[in-house]
Amino acid sequence: MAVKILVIEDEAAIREMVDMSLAAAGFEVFQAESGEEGFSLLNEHVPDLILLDWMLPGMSGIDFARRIKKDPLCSDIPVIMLTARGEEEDKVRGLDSGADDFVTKPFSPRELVSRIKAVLRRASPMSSEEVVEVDGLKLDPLSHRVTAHDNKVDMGPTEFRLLHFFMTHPERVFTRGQLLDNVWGTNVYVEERTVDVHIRRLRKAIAGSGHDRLVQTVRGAGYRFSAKP
Amino acid sequence: MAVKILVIEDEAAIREMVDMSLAAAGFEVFQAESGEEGFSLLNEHVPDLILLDWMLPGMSGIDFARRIKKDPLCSDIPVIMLTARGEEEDKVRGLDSGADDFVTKPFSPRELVSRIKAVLRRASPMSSEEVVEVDGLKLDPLSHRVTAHDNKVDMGPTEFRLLHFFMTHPERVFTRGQLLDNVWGTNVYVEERTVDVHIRRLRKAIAGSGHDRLVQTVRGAGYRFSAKP
DNA sequence: CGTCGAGGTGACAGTTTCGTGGCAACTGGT
DNA sequence: ACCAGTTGCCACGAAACTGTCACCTCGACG
Repeated sequence: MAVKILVIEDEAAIREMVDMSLAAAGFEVFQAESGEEGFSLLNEHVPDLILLDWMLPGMSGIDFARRIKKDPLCSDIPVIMLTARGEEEDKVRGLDSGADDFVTKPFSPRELVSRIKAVLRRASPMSSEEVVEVDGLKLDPLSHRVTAHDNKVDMGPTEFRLLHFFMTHPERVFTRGQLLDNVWGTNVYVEERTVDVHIRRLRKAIAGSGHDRLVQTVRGAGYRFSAKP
Repeated sequence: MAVKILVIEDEAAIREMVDMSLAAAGFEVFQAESGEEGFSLLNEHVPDLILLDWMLPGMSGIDFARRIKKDPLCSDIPVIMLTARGEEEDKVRGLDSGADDFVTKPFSPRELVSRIKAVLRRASPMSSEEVVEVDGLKLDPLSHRVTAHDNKVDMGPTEFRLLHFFMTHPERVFTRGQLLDNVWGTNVYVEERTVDVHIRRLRKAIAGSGHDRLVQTVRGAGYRFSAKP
């Protein structure tokens, strides 16, 4: 799942340089020369981040950022502004417009990539933080730990997410497809039988303390997490 | 390391004014417009103090404070409530909100800063000055020393800050990004893998006295400091 | 009892993640 | 200028994790 970045910059030289750097860093880049072109691209691909030049012909970067933030579909997309000079006033005005960070030209490819990563990791927080407990089996998302009557239980990341999903949705049958959507994520193609394998691994992980039987097979339908037999 | 303050306030004008004042006083400020945003910020930056508006869209300031105080990991963070002058003030003070202080709007920046410093002095032996000890490993922020069963432990400044952050927030997983934000600083752009290197150096430093195993790897998530295996 | 489909199980190879040593750049003191 | 300590980054290898497959077991049903 490649991270998509929309670059809006009118100078071809800079645009190419940025394109190269980001592509080399593993990002998927979409280029636009103007705000208008940026908007039409926005309709085709929703990017994970927008790199926006401060000075643009026609619609300025500020205008573009303001319009972005108004659109509920795009308002969560972080914006990094490219400015020519580190003018303090410009920065303040930019901040009001909703930009998440500023990079002043000239900049090194390394710095640009680094700051993009920094903005991206701030934009995506982690999931819920409530401790879940069923029948002595405790799962703590904050410490990312599972204990069975205070004994540590080891499992892989996928098993952890699977168990977390089960424990927050107990007593309910899920098909393999639903589990794939909720635990693996949409837009990923994985064989449904793979769910069986991870169910097996999860069962083995929590088996030690009589906590098997918690993950139940519903023949012909899917799986269920329940304390009742 | 700079004192971090989380400001939760929906009015942009007040938020900016507070931001300016606190930044001028040497604090590191994080802004949030709503309780929800505040919580997600809380996940990334653990602040030393929270400045909380009483009237918030959605989750009210009271709700937010209560939820904070319920979380054992955040319950030690002092909270200052911002209230409008008038009829609300008395009600708020009467409620069991868990706030450490109240500041009524309108207020002067000078007053706000001095109240913040007062609360920090009063409530912060936990946060930055007190000696922390876990399992015979003692860290003294004032004398900048770490001892393991009275034997001095040597490490670099970055390892010291990393260990201090870990010891004041044990039993919780932090992603590399969160560690970068909280130990290195928000406006620093460093590769996430660099965290691994300093984790290694920290482990090597405290390894001598059986105090490895304290810094634990959580595969796919980040690192955790815990006395439990 | 035999058949058949659904689910369980163990193994395996590709991929991802993490640990580790080394190195160049930088800093502050002499 | 030199030296010692620190820092960030890279490259390599080890270890863990993942998705699939082939094969086995189980249960329902005629």
